[in-house]
Amino acid sequence: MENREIARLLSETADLMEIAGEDGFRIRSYRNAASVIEGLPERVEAILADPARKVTEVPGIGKGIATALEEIASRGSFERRDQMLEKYPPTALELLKIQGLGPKSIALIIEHFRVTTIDGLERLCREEKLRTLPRMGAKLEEKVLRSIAQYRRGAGRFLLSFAANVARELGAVLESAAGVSEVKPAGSLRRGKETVGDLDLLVTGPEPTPALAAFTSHPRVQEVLALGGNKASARVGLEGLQVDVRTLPTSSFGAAMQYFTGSKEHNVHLRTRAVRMGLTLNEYGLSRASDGVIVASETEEEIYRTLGLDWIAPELRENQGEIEAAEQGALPRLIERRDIRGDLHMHTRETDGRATLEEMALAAKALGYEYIAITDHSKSLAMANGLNEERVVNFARRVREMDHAGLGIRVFSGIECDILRDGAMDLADDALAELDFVIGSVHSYMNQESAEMTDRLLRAIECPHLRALGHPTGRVLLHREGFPFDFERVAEACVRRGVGFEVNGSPERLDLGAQYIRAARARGARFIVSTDAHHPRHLDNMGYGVSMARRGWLTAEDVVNTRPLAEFEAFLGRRA
DNA sequence: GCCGTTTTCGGCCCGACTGTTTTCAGTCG
Repeated sequence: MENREIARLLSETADLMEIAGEDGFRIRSYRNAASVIEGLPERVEAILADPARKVTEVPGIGKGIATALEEIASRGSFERRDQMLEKYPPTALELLKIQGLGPKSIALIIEHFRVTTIDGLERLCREEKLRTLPRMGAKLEEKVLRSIAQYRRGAGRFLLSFAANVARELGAVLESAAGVSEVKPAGSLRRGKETVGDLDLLVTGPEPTPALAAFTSHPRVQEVLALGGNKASARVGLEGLQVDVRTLPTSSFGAAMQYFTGSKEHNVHLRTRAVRMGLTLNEYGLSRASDGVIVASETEEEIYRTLGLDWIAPELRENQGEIEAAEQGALPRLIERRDIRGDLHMHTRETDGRATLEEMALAAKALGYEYIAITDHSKSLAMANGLNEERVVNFARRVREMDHAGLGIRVFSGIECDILRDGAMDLADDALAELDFVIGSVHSYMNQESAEMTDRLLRAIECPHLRALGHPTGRVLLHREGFPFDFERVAEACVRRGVGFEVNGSPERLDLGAQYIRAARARGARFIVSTDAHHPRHLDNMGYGVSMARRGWLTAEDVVNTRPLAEFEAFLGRRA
């Protein structure tokens, strides 16, 4: 079983335990273990199978969870989960997704009405029965009905790029309010997470409170969820993205940025550390437990420093080893947007892009790049008018001519060549040999079994012209899971053959994801970060790719397209 | 259930807002 699946079993069990009213600290242990396992660069089953290893060496996993993991490995479930499922059906988990209802209320509803489904809950609200329970009233019924509608719209999460745009728009509104000096996004947007559940905006200034009303009365606001003296929440736009705005004094802005950037797991770990040091940490600052005197609050750096840690980049704050690394001064020097010297994946009008070769090259030059590769599609993508062998030869010649015309940016001829169903490349070897840079991508038969897909990729990696695997898992965020394959074997083959993994910066892909990047890096893989642009303005998506690379702990050294032109050419010339 | 340079027992992160209350529990982040 994959780590993600194991993590899901643990975390669902924690949810059910919460409904059952079990000890909160025990529940937290299960949640923590789930999060640790999800972020583990190697498979839990591999650790369990190795007699020289102990799964309890993983921080957050003790004897109890180790027993559960062994049970999961042998039979796919574990005792406490089975007990919980005897008590509550799995549909009860869905009820936790309804905003306004927590575990206590859900337990009460199940106990009183034997209702365990969303449909049943909706009926209770419509028939005005929810209000017969203690501490529940008409307003809650209305709120639950709205939440159910929101849930059914499937509007749970949003693309990072979407949230970034809303943040820009509302940030400008807040910033123009009197008494406001600064507005900054925090939360998962600041961490660069590929999808975000809600948007957190922090506001500071001499008199920031009136900005909250300016926000909730903005025409884009559909529904005000809360409005107080320090915070306001609302659903924004037809999509219903929840936006939380917090106001804070300038003196505690650093503490607030730290606090609201999260992740929750990172903060819990940090606050536990603070308590051990006789300190307490909240959104207003780090203070001494003994007398409440604030010892750090203005900047994040001083808060981390006072806790004995190097400053941790937001992209790493997932409680996946970054705090330990910061303690030992062992955090990686993460890649930055300005390290990128070229974009290696883009399309033009030759296939399904919107601009010409020259337009793409000039747009890339305007971004300050030293070089690019134009990588249009290959022939099996007929819908995109993919290039056949004959057109490839002609295309390579045209790129060479253009390159010699003195554009002021080096342009390499490339291709995003389809990896066919059986792992063969879509173009003949001698055509691929004409090109400077070959990316291989899967665009078809993505429902193959894991073993079949693994063989397919392994065969493609043996192609002597292949330089990188494009969008390696094929995921489309919020739309399609990545296809299954044995990632470790593929990563090992890529390392052996000198084939890089793409970190695709297209906002709807962001593929590879952080966990795979870390797993591949641990095996010594190289990477390219590129945009897959189909229009000159898509070249701006590089920042999203870099965020994802940072979430995967990559340094500039790990990424081929940070190399100066001469070194990059050496990489192209190399044959594994 | 996990963890330990004060601890193998006894801790375990913190604050704002809402609704239904008649002083606060539940939810959320």
